[in-house]
Amino acid sequence: MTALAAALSAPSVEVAPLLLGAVLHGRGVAVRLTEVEAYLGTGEDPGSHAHRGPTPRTRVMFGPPGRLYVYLSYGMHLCCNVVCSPRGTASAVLLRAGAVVEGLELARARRRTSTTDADLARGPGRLTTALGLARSDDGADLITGPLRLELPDAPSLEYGTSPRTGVSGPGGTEAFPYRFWLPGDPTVSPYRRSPPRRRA
DNA sequence: TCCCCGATTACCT
DNA sequence: GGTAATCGGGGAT
Repeated sequence: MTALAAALSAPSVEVAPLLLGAVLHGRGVAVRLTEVEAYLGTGEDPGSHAHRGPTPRTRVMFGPPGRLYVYLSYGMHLCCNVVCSPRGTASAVLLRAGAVVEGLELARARRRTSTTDADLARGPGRLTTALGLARSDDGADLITGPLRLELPDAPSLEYGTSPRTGVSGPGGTEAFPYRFWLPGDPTVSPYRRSPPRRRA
């Protein structure tokens, strides 16, 4: 097993801070991760897609670590996660934001609406778009490539934590402080409390 | 089958 | 700062 595969075999809450500063190589664009969120498995995390057990959509989360879990959000955006923990246990790290470190021109072309380079991969949907990922990349193996993940030489010593963005209900509270980010980085997406649940 | 609503973004004021 | 856009998952019927 590679060092990367071993590192990703831990639960996502342990892996998430290690991914800060890691570089994800997508299609012609690479992003240095600055903000991530951890999600746990069945029965332990009400904010997780895997909370109620495996479904066709979430099957990758229950597979081996080091795979990419890609899903459609709000009918219009793709979000991507790095699957953690051994096969049979669902946990994953949602990649929320990063800085483009390779393929700047290609990232700009993919993200025409961005006004600054810091906005190119600021937000999970934007990050996925900048990298050129597609739904067909769901399940892609980040250890054998061509999409691949590079951990930093040394883990970040300082990072912020907070409740997760955009998670409504109990999963979005202080009980789950599973959002991790690099302090002061301009590419960290704006913190947005989960929207109040609409009443009937 | 039906139907609500989400791990969001972009554009408007 | 407010909100329209947009569609598939999965619990409910």
